[in-house]
Amino acid sequence: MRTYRHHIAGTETTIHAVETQEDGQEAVQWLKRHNPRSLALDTETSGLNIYSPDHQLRTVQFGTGNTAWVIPVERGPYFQALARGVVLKAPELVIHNAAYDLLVLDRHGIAPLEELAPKVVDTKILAHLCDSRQDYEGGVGISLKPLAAHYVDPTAPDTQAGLKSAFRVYGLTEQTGWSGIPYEDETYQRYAGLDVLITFRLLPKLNVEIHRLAIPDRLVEFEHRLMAICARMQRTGMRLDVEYTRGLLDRLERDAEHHARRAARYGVQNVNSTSQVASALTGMGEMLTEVTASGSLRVDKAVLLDLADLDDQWNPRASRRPNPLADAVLHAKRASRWRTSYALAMLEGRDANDRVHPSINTLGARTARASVSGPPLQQLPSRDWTIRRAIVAEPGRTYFSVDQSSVELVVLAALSQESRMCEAIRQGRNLHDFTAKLMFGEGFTKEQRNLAKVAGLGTSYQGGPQALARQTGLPVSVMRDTLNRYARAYPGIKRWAGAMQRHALANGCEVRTPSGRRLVLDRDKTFRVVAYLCQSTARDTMGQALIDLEAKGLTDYLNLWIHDEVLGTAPEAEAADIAAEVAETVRMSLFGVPIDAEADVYGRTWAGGYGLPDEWQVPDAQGV
DNA sequence: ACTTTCTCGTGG
DNA sequence: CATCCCACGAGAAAGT
Repeated sequence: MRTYRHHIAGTETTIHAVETQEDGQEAVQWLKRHNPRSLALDTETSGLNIYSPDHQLRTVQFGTGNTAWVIPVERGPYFQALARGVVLKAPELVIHNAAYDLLVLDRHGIAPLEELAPKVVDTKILAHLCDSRQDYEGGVGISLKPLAAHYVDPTAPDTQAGLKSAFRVYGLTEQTGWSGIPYEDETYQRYAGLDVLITFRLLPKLNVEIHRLAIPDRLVEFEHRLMAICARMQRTGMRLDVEYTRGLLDRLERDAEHHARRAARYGVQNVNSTSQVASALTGMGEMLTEVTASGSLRVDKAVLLDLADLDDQWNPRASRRPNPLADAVLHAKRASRWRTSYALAMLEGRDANDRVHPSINTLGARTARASVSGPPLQQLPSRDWTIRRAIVAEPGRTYFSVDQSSVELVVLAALSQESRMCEAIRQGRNLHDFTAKLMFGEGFTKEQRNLAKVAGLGTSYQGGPQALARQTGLPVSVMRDTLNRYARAYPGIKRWAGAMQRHALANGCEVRTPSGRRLVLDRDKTFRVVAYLCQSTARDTMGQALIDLEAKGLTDYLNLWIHDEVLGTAPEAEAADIAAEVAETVRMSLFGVPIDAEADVYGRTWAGGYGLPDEWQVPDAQGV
């Protein structure tokens, strides 16, 4: 056994790296002797994609604030059984970012997620509830390193960074190091143990902070349940139609090459080079007026669509002579991006059974909105069915979706208690129609209805005429008029927004959401209070729905959480009923304002909800 | 050669 | 006085 000493916050700690079965017995004896009520837990693995076919669990570490034990689970059944005994018997497990380690232990047969989740305290959740800002946003941060530096010991080493330099000694990179570094390496063993010691010591500090800030216990409980529910969704994953996705990859590649050749005729060798595109366009006589934050000429989609004479749906506008280079760059970039970010990412991320397991970070954003990565399935193109067609249901099953209706606007109404808006929603009126009538009178046009919609979302984000004009492609004067009309239609919103901003300033730039969540504002951006409160509260309503769905046994049908939407699969015969039941559970009332939800049954593929043509339907033989 | 920053595009 | 919010991730360019 290798034993290391390490000073943390002025006290000496011990890290034991178990190497033999006799060492393992010492760990067991230590547990019997100390019988700790609570154990911190961590794992080291071969990589972050838990479900990739070659993923391996290397070590399981546990311990208290003074003693850590590193178990080399990769060394066989004895050590696996040892780890299993420890995690199953511990009354409480303290883990930083528990969803990851719980799924690792579950995937590698150490202990089921369902068994461990109820006794987990996740320090990442506690940290987010204390201060949801990242370190680079002016907060403490959410990952272990900045939290350790702030709460435990400013001199605590960055274990991730330290390991990366250890990798180099073996000629390994950041990609290969996690699987390739030998267990015997001192840095590896030390750092594995150190994270346990730090996590254990972090817990009481965060608990003091939770109490000091009066974060409600029920919110802590709520987030832990949500974490476990989403970890189950990650474990379930979603099935990939590999044959279709390979074909898609080829089509996108050909498409990208074709348009890249078009661009090359105008001297652009690399369509992704903004400077090349900008200088070629300038050389063609185009006047580029917009600049980026650092002063270079902006050649983003909005600029290029304008030059290519296309509207934001890529339809011809007939307002000028289309620039062929702008058109080629738009098409080439889109095809190559869709190829790598979506088609390739899904193919490379799949498991041995052709399923992808996107990771759901339940507290991904500063507002507590969830984020999804690996692959980023929250962000698949939605105006076009081609990417979503890659995701298919198991044979005999069908995709369904339930989404909240205009939830951010409904939340805006509920929080501001804007009387006309609340009343319209209570009466079940179509909110955009109702708003358009208030803004433009009885005979409003389709365009004016769209303006009402844009103004609503713009207002909840606190957007100005410039920003909305850029987003819609309409003149600034039109957007100014639109926002004025919206403000007159709903005077209660501006009143509430002003009050919230003053309230935040008087309270050290922080506000609380109805769930008791603390949101900290940047001093020079207090106007964001409206967006934060709406976004965060909307998120919490869906979070509550997920917990209610869990109580009804319905989360087993769910695959993904996409902000105001949940996506699931169910046997064909029951899908409509299950989707309706999910929708009924998602419906709720917020301060007397109803949040409605709508259920949709998509069919054999996710693309069923996005205009999938018949000829691309999943054949019946698929996967049988 | 490696890391960080910038720019861009996708979603809600 | 007026302000577009929150993410993930690819690829180029700048920095070390």
